[in-house]
Amino acid sequence: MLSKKAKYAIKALIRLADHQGEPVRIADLARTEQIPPKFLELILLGLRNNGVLQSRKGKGGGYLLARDPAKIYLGQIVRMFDGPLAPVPCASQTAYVPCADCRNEAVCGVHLAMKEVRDATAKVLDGTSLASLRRKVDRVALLDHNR
Amino acid sequence: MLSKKAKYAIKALIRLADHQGEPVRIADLARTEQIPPKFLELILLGLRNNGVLQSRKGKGGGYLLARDPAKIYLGQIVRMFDGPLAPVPCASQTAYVPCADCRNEAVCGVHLAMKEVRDATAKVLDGTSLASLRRKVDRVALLDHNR
DNA sequence: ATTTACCCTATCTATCAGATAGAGTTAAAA
DNA sequence: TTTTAACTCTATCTGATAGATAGGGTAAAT
Repeated sequence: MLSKKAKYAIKALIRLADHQGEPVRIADLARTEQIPPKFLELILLGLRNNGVLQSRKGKGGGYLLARDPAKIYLGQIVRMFDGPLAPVPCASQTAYVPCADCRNEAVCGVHLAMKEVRDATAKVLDGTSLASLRRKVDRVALLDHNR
Repeated sequence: MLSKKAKYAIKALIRLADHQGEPVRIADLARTEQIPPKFLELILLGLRNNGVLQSRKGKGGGYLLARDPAKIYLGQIVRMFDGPLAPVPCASQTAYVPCADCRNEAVCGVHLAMKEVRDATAKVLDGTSLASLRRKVDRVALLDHNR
């Protein structure tokens, strides 16, 4: 399950990618994306402290992307809030932890199957940037509009 | 995250697939797979009530697969204990629920990306049966032994 | 009749997701 | 220089749920 934090983070980032260069206020973001403002505050702070966003204080301030949206991948965002992508720690690439109850991991069916799930998930999320996601949405929106 | 229930269920099912036709006692299964016995009892009961296992009471009793291991897919097991595979309800095929905070799902980036994750996960889990998983494990075990 | 083993419901506990509160700090603008 | 808009940070609350345990009930084989 994707946490609300990760979900809200992605929604906010997509929106910020539409305002490149322009700071956007927490309050505005919260309103347009239907996110509890104080909760969003926490999320954006996390993104900032992880180098994904930068902020400007004071009047006229707000948040903006810290780098090119083509270089911001969903994999990083999801891991930041929800931890490793793998369904079990022993199948994680970025945060491997062996199972206490596993005699031989190499021949463990759970390990084998979940590694495949992890790889499939990582392929999608580490292969999707804010920029590519935006392009996809635009493409769908066009089709949606033409029907 | 895969719950312990789903993980234990898969481990137990793999073991049961090795004993086709022969009932296996909860206590034996619990010992060999390092699972708390009473917890495993609950899990096996669930599998039975969902038609995956059958049971025999009394002396010489135990649990056994209710059907061909080639017809038991991990997707069913995981959904049974952990709910839909999709990271968000709006991306679920088997348990679709729209998001309250979503104006237009067709052009929602989160929806789009998570649908891809769901599809990738479902492809793996609905494509893996107990029988095919066992074959894979055997293949790996052979390699592991030959090194 | 007795033993073995599954059947079922209730309950406990710790953790955590989701959310809120409020005082503090910075920087731009008046 | 004062004001004010906005981000910064820590603490806390609450309800839900995962993981696990307890214990009496029921069926079948010997």
